[in-house]
Amino acid sequence: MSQAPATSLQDIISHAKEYGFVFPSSEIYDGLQAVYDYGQNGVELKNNLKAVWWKAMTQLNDNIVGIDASIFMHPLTWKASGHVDGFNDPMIDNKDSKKRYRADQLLEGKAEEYREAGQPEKAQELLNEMGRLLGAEDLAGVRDLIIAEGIKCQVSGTANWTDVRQFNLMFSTQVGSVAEDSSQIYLRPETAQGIFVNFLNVQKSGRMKVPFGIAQIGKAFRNEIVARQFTFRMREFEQMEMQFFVRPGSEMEWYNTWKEARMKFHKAIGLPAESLQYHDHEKLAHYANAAVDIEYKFPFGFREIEGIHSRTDFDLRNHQELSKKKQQYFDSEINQNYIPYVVETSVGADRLFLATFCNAYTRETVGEGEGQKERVYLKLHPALAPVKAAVLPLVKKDGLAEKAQSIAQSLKSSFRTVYDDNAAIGKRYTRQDLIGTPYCIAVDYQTMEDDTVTIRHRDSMEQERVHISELKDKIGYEVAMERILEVI
RNA sequence: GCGGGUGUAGCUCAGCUGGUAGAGCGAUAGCCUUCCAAGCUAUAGGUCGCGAGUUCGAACCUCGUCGCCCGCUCCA
Repeated sequence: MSQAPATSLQDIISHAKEYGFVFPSSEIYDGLQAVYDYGQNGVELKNNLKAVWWKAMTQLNDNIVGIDASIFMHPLTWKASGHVDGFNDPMIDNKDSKKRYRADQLLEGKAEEYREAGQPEKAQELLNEMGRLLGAEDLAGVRDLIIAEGIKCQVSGTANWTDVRQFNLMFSTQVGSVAEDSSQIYLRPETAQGIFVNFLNVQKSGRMKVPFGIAQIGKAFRNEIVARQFTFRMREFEQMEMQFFVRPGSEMEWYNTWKEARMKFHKAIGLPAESLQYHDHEKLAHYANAAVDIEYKFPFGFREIEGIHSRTDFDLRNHQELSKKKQQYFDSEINQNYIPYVVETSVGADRLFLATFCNAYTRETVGEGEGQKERVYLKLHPALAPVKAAVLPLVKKDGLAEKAQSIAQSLKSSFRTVYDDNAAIGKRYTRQDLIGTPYCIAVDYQTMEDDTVTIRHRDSMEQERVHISELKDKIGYEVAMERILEVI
């Protein structure tokens, strides 16, 4: 057995499409950029990943509960979170160098020059004018101002600028069926805010005591400037987030605890240690005082699959300010009221799916000499595989098919089982390998005599003979979610 | 958004200096078969990404457009 050439992202994309895991969205209309659909096998794998995450959070931890908040939220939510102001950037391109700049940063740079040149009044005047134009959303005015100030591109040295365009990372839509009565709202760019606005509801109705966590799985939407690398960066994506509310001052302790715990999770679902790494953030987001990514080694390099952030009390404090509703918790242990600090774990469901899929994709050269050939299979953890077992009659005749069908029927209520009698058995084994089915049950002539079958293991291709009555327990044990949860 | 590359069957690709489409694999049905994509027979599947233009004639040339890939820009 030797290792075949390195897997490219193209191999992954082709395999995902061919075997029903991921399809380009609206493909018959040439697709829609950065949007993908999960197919019949992909949805099973993704659901399994979501289920194991959900259980790892809400079942393994007494102090973590889940919610499912809406995608639509009150517009002030995004004011409080900083998304409205912080991610509404005016961009401008230089036509000669093709470099893109943030228009506000160009003007701020110019103001800085004035200040250094001993003209602070002029600097302030410029900043005021910029603020006025941006506030009025007068983008043409911003461009005029840049040209009037003689600002040039550092690369090309020219002032050959495009129009100023607004890049809002949030998608907006209208609520209200009648246009004149409608108001603009956003599709949430992160699920976290649904948790923050429900902090007190959950705390009070669940009699939760700090420290405690709220978990949520849900879709989020971002109008990314560029979207690439398959399902790694999509405009519509799914997050699995848990916000952990802690006593101020204890956040770093919890931050480190979750940093460890989350890495353990990724290893438990089968991602190898050598393909995972931490990446500490140098530049912290506006709300965080510590941040680390867990990165997975994709075919295109180490990239973030999960972020762990110490968010301080930024979000709750801002919600308290805008909503005028106290977001405080009374800690009876220390007899104090405070706004809890938050440690966030946020993993992309689609990224975890892609990491799992890339990791499972295995190409091996098997056999010797003339019999040598390439074998492709998905080495998925049995608990994650879309199909747990396939029941295959060796041949279709002599009652083997009927026998196999009744075995498949008897297993269906325990785990996802398929029956296949099409073509030669070798081909059927391969078909199951390609979608990662861990166990194939073959019904042969001996089965007709003594009710035993063979279980063929996907990774080793080895077979063992067991009695039909043992199948449910034996395979059921291996494919149970518990096999992952117990090692987290 | 810019630059470069690219688009032919489900997948991988061929298709000459323009003459109205092919292969392998896969799929489906049947035959055959006592265990790893076996064999045989048959079948289905493509307005060559889309739209214009040039031409007697365009998968091929020109322009536009859309998607994808690589790089840059952005990324809470």
